[in-house]
Amino acid sequence: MRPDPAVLLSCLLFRGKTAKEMEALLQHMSYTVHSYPKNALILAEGDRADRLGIVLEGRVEVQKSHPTGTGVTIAHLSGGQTIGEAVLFRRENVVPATVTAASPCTIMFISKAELLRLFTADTDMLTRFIENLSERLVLVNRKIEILSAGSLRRRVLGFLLEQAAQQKSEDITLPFSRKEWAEHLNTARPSLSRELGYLRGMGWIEFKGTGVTLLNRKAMSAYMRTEH
Amino acid sequence: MRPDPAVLLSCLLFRGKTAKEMEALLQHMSYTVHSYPKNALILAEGDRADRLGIVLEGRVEVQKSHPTGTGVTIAHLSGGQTIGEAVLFRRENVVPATVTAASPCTIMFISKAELLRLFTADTDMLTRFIENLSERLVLVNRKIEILSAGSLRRRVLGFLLEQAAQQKSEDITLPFSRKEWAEHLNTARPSLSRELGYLRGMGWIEFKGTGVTLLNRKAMSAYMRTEH
DNA sequence: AATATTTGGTAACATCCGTTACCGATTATA
DNA sequence: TATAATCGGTAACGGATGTTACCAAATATT
Repeated sequence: MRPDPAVLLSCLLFRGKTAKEMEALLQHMSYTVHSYPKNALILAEGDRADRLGIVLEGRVEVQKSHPTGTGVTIAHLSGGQTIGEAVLFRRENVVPATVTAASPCTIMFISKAELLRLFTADTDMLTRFIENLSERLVLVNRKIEILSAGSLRRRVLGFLLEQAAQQKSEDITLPFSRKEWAEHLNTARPSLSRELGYLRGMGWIEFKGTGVTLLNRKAMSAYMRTEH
Repeated sequence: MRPDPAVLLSCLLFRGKTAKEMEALLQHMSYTVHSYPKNALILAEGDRADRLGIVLEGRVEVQKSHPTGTGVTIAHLSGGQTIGEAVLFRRENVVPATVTAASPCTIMFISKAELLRLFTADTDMLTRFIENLSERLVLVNRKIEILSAGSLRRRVLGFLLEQAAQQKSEDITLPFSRKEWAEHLNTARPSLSRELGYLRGMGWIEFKGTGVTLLNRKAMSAYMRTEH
């Protein structure tokens, strides 16, 4: 089965390539493509990771199994996103999470050896790959910052300000539901609701559904600058 | 000034090389070496990161400046450790922290372009570099796990069990002081002390200074498996 | 459309834990 | 050695937040 070049071009690894270059590349690299029905297990926690996955079609779910039995969803991946790039080059290259098909999907696999070959032949791809890892690193570092920001109020404000900066607007559309948001901030949903209510009472924000409007960014930043 | 090959061999980038290979490599790569007096500023937050630093001598301190003025030390680096490897390949390659000389020190710099050249010439080095990034990534992911473990008790237990597994012993030697430990767990020092006292009262642990002994790993693991 | 399910806001309650203060022990500095 | 500074344990207090329960609104399912 042949992967769709258009999807691959949206993959960070191949960013910057022309459709033509991508076609040519596909001819000269070795890979496999695999289809999965909905809910199929793609990678199990503990599996050895020796190849990179690229989602071609469908949606993929990454879950971290919790000792208590309830799994926590870490990420949803769709077309162009990669699987296992963070563990591929580790010495102890064991998959730390379970990957399943959230919908019927097809995935392209490239072996580690082939990747290395591609990297030495194409410095751009190498740069893209490292770039991707670095980006991920700052992302999780940011998450750590949020988690260690202190009180729930600081965590919420920090997150909102970050989103505003990212979306370059005072009108933010959140990427998740209240429940997921609470999880992201490592708090309980009612606690988050209470906090949002408080912030609305202060006249700092307005919100409805997944939309939040920052009414007083100055005050919010000032609060973040206070010691506690 | 010539760097000491012995120190470089302890650097992850060059791991696995013989002294002879290292010597030869030094002859054929371009780099600069710079000395700093104690407390000198090596990199300022916001600087552009376009080269990799390797600590040759002395100790280096990495601090994250907090809006309130007080800086938080993120890491101490010494011989063989690298500076800036995580941001070097980012699109927005701006140094996110301040790097200063904790003692008089000398640092070797390799430009990004030269690094790329080395990578294509030497796949081992490339693998080492990516390996390093990946390792860092799982490290911070582990930190996130600890931070989001829930109650302080769960965070402390989780950390202790992890350390025990890592040190393969019930007698753990902690890598930091109480103050630093509390910071790592994102809590206040008295809170940590209180919790340790409680765990001792339960007969689960014993501790003195930086040493902790797990007396009842089974109970501790069982507690971690409970829902709350 | 009718029903079931999920989502989100709210309130009451209990408790975890951050804060402050104090003191002895340990370690740096004179 | 004497003094200062830091580290670490403990206790009291209060506020922040997790927990539970309930209800209305939105959404999915039949």
